[in-house]
Amino acid sequence: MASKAPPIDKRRQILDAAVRVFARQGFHSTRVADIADEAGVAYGLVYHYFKSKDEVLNELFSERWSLLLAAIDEADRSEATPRAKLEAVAGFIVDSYRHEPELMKVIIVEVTRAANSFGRTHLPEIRRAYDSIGKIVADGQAQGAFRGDVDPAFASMSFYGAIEQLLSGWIFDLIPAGDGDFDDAKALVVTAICDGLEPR
Amino acid sequence: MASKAPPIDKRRQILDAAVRVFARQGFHSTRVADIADEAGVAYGLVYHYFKSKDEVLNELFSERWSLLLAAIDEADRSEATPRAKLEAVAGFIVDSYRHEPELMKVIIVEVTRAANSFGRTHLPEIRRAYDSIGKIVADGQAQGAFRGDVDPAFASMSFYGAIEQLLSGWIFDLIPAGDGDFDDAKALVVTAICDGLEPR
DNA sequence: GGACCGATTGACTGGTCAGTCAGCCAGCCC
DNA sequence: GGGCTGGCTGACTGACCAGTCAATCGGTCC
Repeated sequence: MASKAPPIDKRRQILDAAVRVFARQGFHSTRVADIADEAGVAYGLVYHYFKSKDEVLNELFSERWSLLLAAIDEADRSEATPRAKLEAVAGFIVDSYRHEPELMKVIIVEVTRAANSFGRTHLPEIRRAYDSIGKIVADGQAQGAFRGDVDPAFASMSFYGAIEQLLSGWIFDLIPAGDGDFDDAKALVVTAICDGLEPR
Repeated sequence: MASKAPPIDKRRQILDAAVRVFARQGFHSTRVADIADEAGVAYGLVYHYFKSKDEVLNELFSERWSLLLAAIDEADRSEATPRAKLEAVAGFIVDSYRHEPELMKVIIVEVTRAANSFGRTHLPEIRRAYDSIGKIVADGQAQGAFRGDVDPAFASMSFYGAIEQLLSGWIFDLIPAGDGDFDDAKALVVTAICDGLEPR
C-alpha cells in the first residue's frame, strides 16, 4: 500500500464547513457546535486546530485577502493601461464571487463590513487594498489617463465601494446574478467609474 | 406656574444615549445597562419604553431612514436635471453625516451593512432607497441625459455603494474629514459617477 | 507486548446578559 | 387623608455558549 493512507485534512474540513455555516447563519449566530457538526467532527477538535471561534474566521479572511492584495499588486505592476488595471481588479473580485460565493459573502459581510468587530481587527490589511487601488489611480493621473482633479484615495474608495455594493446586491438577490451578469458587471463598474454615466 | 412642569422626555433621552453608546461600542457589545447608565435612567425604564434592545436600534434606523427616503423622493419629484437630483441625494447623505456622525455611523455599521442581523430585517426599506435612486437614473436615460447601456439598478448600487464607502472612510479615519472635505466629496461622487475618471 | 504520542471525543463549567417583575413613589382627584 | 395611576426602579433569573479538560483511540517504534 502507499506509504500513507490519505490523511483527511480535518483542519481544512473545519474551515470549509465554517464557510458554509457562516454564510448560512452569520458568524454571531453560529455556535462552534454547528461548525463541528457541519464538518462531521467532534466539538473539541475545532479547538485543537484553532485557538478560538474568532481565529477560524480570521484564517478564512486572511487566506483570501492576501490573494486579493497579490492580484491588485500584479495588476499594478503590469504594463497595461490604468483602465485595464482597474478592470483586472474588478475582474478578480467578481470572479472570486462567481467561484466561491459563500466565502466571499462571509468575508464581506462578517469582516470587510463588520466595522465593529473583525473589520476593525483587519483594518490594516483592508486599508492596504484601498491604498494599492489608490496608487493605480494616482499613476493614471500622473500619465494623463485620468483627470487630475479627483483625490486618488477618494476615487479608490468609490471604486471599491461600488464593487462591494454590487456583491452585496448579488448576495441579497437585489440584482440578477446570472453568468452573463457577472461579466456585464465587470465591464460596467469600470465604464461607470472611467467613462461616467453621461454620454460622451 | 405653567400647566405642566417640562416633562423630560425619557424616551428620547434613551434613544439619544443609545446612539452614543452604539457608536462607541457597537450594538453587540453594548449591554442594556450601558444605555441606561448613559441616559441616566434605571435599567428597567428601557424596557418600559422599548420591547427589546433590538427595538431601540430599529427605532433609530427607521426614524432616519424615512428622512432619507423622503429626501430621495423629493429630489426625484423636482424639476432639476438628473445629475442635479443625484447631487441632492449625495448631498443629503453627506450632510446627515456631517451633522450627526454618530447616528449615521450606527445606521451604516449596524444596519445597512449588517447583512446578517438588522440589515436583513430592514432589507425592504433599504431596497426602497436603491429603487428610488434607480428610478432617477432610468428617467435620466429616458431623456437622454445618461447613457442607455448601463442597467439603472446596477448604476444605483454603484452610486450608493460609493457614497456609503466614503462615509465608512470617514468613520474609520481612512480619508480626511474636514469641513471642506465634505463639500468636495459631494461634488466628487457625482463627478466620478456622471463624468467618469477619464478626461473628456 | 507495551510505551509513547498526537489526534480525537464530548460532558461540563463559568460567565455573561436580556428580559422579568414585584414593588416604590409622586402627583392628582375625591 | 386616602386611594389610584403610571412612570420608574433595580435585584434577580433563566438561557445560552465559548472554551476546558480528562479520557479514549489508533498508529508507530522498540
